[in-house]
Amino acid sequence: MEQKAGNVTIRDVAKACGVSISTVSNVLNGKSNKVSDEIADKIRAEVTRMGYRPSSLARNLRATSTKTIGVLAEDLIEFSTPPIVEGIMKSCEEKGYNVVIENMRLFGRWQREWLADETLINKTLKEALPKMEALNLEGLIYVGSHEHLVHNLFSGRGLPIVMAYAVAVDKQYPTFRLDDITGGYDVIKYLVSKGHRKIGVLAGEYDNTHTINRVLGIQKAMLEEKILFDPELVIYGSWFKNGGYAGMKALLGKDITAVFCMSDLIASGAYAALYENGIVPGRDISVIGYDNQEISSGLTPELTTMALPLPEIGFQAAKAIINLIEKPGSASTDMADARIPSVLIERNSVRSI
Amino acid sequence: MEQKAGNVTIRDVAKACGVSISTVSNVLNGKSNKVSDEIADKIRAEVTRMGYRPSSLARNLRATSTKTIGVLAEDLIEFSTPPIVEGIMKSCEEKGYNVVIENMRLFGRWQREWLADETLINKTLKEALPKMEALNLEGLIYVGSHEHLVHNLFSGRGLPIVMAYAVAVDKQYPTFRLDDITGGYDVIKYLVSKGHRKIGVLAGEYDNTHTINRVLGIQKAMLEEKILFDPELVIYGSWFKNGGYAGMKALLGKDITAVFCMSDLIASGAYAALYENGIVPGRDISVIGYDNQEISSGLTPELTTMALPLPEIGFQAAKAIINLIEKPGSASTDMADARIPSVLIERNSVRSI
DNA sequence: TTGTAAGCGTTATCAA
DNA sequence: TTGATAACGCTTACAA
Repeated sequence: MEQKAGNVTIRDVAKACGVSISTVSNVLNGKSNKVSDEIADKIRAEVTRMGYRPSSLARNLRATSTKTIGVLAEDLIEFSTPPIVEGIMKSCEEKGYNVVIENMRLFGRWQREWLADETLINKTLKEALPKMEALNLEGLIYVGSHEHLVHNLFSGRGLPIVMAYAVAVDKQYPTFRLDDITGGYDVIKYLVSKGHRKIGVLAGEYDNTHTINRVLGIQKAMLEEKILFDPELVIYGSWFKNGGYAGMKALLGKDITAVFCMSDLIASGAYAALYENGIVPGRDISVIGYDNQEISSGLTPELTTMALPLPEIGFQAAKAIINLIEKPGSASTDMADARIPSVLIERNSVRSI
Repeated sequence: MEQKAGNVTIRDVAKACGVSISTVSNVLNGKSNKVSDEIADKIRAEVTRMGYRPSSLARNLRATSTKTIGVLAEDLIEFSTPPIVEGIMKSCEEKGYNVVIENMRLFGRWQREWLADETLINKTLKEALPKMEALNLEGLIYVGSHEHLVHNLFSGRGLPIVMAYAVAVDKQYPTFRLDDITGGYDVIKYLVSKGHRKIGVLAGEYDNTHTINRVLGIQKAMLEEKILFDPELVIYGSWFKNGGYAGMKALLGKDITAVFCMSDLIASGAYAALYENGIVPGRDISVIGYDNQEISSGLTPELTTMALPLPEIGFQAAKAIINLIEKPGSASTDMADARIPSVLIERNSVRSI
């Protein structure tokens, strides 16, 4: 295994084969129809023997097509992000695209402060976007940490952009996000199918898009089922355990038979409040969650919940950006705003009555 | 805001200022002592006005120092990985280093199969490592998804490597990982301080490094406390809920007052088994977990557990690689095998007796 | 079918 | 203090 110290370059391979570097380049780029089989084979053999690998730096600097797409993530640490990235990478691998990940660390830098203060995300974006543009990408997927409006996301270089989980203002770009309306709808339909008609709701923050849309879905389903929508039965709060705990307490004594918690964390708080009052979830009252985070199967009884289609969002977003890259003409038809439904995971926290 | 379509290059800036590109380059690279203040200011003004940003591709291709370190992650989807990456990026940002992330998707590609079949990880590594080397990195941090031995991790180009969470064979590289011995030790000491002396253990897989080391710590603490170590009281199983459930059932009737679960997931299974038998955790029996995953605060009662020092592992690994880069001489002193302790998070699942 | 040579956008050396 | 100019490792016309 002789191997030059440092990097073996295309020049070394050419020399070893006694050919010019363009010939090597042609073989490596699949243009071997321009090269005799004999030489092509020799070059390929030498490439593996010498352990040569093209410098992506040099290649991307020069080439017209870099076959590279960028993932700009608001924060990798948010539980929803890695599964989306997984879906993106899977799709890109299938299509022979390279992925580079940029992590803006919005939570890491400013905890939850950036959610309220838009200057923070703008500042970061103004750094991160040109940084990615300098990579000669062919397309960019923006991965939000939750559904919200993103401003100032604009490529001076005309880089195609696709949104995953979040939305750009004016919907300038194809968007792939949760179908929260159907999500809320499906939950109620399911609960009704189990005989429940007096249903409480432990929602997230009242002005949050996920909350608003799920409530819409709830109302739609209740209308269909001829159930009167009672605003007193929906409690808005936080997405976290404390919200569920406080909310469930507020719902106690309201004579509901089931409660729809808009996150698994909320459900965990609801469980706590219930147990504290000697009410056993899944037996005395039915509980359904949302997200299918690990916690849902960890609770006792295991929580029936809605699984977020995160990898699917990533997968479809990647397909869209690749389509945009390869057939730029189809841009208009691709100006999709795809809503991807969550799927029900039945466990043991809902019983028939 | 006049802005050239496409990329504005250093040449454009030079032209706009009526100077040569070398002068612009010098100003941009902090060598402004070689340039008159007047011109330097003008250049800086023009740079921001034109929205110029150096191409990292071209820069890294040419420059001797790229100020870039690579993160090679086994899988971003493993819960421990993003916090480690967060720690790395925080440290790198402070020191002015750039981070590029490569995700090998070991779980994404092969689920848990790669844990048993070493050829899979080797195959991936042989792809991913040269890919990263082609980026002209100055150093690499390998981020494992759990503690295990990594073979065939070797840079032909002499790239400095540091290990986070996992270990290279022969400990060729500085390593930053959990201090599991102290972890097991601390748990027992804590339980004893609460009056417990008959303690069960729900361990992970019996041949897993984390398991082995934590058991070592347990034994050390018990010895100190003059508690006889009873092997029958430690049940090996899986790291997941099912392991905890089965294990807890096996421990029932053994008259223990506390149980140490080696993961929060195991604890969730233990909770399930306990509730099923009318035993209330935190009241009738004390339970302590490990990992401080989100689930731990979601359980009822909230689980006392050990928080994994994940960001700290990343932070220290980054400091080490930067040190290795900037003072290559100190390599030998830096051949650390750092064990970073977990920290106890007291909640409501352990009571004094 | 193969080779020559001109870039890509930088940094670095050396002369002016 | 500034500016030519030669790399860096590759792709891609175009010529041979």
